[in-house]
Amino acid sequence: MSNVRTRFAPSPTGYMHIGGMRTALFNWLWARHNGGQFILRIDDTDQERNLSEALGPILQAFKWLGLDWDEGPEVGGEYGPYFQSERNDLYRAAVDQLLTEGNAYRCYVRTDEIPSGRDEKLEFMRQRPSLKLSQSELDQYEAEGRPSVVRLKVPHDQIVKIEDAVRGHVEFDTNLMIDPVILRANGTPLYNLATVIDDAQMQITHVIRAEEHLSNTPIQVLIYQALGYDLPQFAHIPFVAAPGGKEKLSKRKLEKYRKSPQFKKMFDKAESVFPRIGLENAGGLDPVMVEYYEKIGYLPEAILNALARLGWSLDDKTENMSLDKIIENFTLDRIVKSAAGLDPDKLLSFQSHWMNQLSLDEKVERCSPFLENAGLVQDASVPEIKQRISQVILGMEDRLKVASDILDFDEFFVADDQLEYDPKAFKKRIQKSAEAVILLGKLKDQLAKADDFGAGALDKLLHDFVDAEEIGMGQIIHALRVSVSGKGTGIGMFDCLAILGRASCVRRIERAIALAQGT
RNA sequence: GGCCCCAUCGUCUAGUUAGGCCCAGGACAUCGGGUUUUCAUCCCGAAAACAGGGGUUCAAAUCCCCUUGGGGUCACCA
Repeated sequence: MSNVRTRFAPSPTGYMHIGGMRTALFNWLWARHNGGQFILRIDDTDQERNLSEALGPILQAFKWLGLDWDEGPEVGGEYGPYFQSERNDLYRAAVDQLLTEGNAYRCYVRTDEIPSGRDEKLEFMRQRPSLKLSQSELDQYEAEGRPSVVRLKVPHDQIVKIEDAVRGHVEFDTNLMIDPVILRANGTPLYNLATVIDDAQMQITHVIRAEEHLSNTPIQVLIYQALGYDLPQFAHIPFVAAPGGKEKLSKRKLEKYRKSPQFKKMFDKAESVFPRIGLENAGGLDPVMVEYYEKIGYLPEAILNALARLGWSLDDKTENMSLDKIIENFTLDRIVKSAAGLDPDKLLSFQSHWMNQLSLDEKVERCSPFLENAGLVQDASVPEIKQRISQVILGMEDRLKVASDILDFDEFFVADDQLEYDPKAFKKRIQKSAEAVILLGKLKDQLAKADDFGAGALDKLLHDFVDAEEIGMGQIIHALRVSVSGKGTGIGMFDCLAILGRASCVRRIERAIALAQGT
């Protein structure tokens, strides 16, 4: 394949859609696989909003995931400009060409003149009333400044055939098509025109986009042909569906997703994490946005891996793949045809895999900002604090999946007298058992005078204690865990004690006993 | 509704282009057992699918037709 050029053309909406990201990724992968170029072009034809504000998060998503672009905003390129709003001359020139060559015409029909029924509308528009206007009528319209749009003259009795890289052969009957508007009355181009001009002028070889674009592809093909351009290779990939369904993942259905069992845990996570790191209202973030995953502590490797596996596979068994491995193996013919639902569980499992590939220092680096933003540590770079974070992460082992999971282990970062006890665990393990309180008291005394407070020594101390008291480990360890950590579950008991240190353990046990006795 | 697309375990998928190697393989989730005298892991195991009906063929998940189901799209949006 010689010099492959692909592109992704987002419109600046203020956020990057996770499904759009997958489409962008496929384009990027195909370009990289072939040593070609990936172009970012901004479809900003309706310039309502503040562009930099609306574009920022989109570029940020690409940067976060490490998907670089060879041409586009910030980097320029020889086929620019890369903002559609700056390319009007190109569109006008193309429209003029279509007009003079008779492949398009000015249409003066007002929208209120078009019949409403589908068949009636098609029949009416196929007559092309504006082409039947006499010269004097035309002159009159011009004179009175009657608004007009430019429509593409769709040839009748023709079958438009498309050879799609993932769909195969698809055809459309032009007799069912209404001449599409390509230039608005205000002189700005419509998507179908702009995208063709841009793709052709930018020498795009492969148009890889979501399948919802399949139905306006025939219009584009007709424009390509009318303008004498070569057709690019089309590849209509399935869209990303909402978890547990086949419906296109959409920002408009957020409320529905909130109630979906598959989706719920992602919203729950947002609710538990975002407020703690100072993002009010979850920072306006939701799982449809790429930014959600960044802010909650997912790894780019995991998102990329999950997105790549959504609608594409290497073979019958490979699941975990680095970006390099994906680039090496990515081909269009292995793209799946049907829509695939985003699976939060599977995503989390990819995340877990990639988190485990990180060194301890890297994990510390990922988790520290969460502790700082939650106010649990002042400055994570202070050696003693960094040391403690490292120890906790080490103790967390596979419990650390998403970087923000560190917040679930805040017992290692709060002052002893600030430790909150989970009421349920406290009641079950300590309050309800008079024996537990007595045992805790005895154990505390032993801990207070232990020579060695390392995990290994504590392990032995506990076992000796249990033997001496002639009880089972289960009779003390749960009470101990709750009293020092406030929780019923957590990292390994001995690591937990060792990390907290003798003074904290003793104080916390004393406090728990006092609380249990109601003093 | 018209047009178009899609259809393998609950989910993501392999297998479909070149029919037999598939009474269908992997992963996630689920369930059971073992390890861990705590928690999480880990290990082992189980359950779980070719939407239905017709063809073609010695042979069909794979090819053809029909039905059903799901989805997308029908703008002077992109």
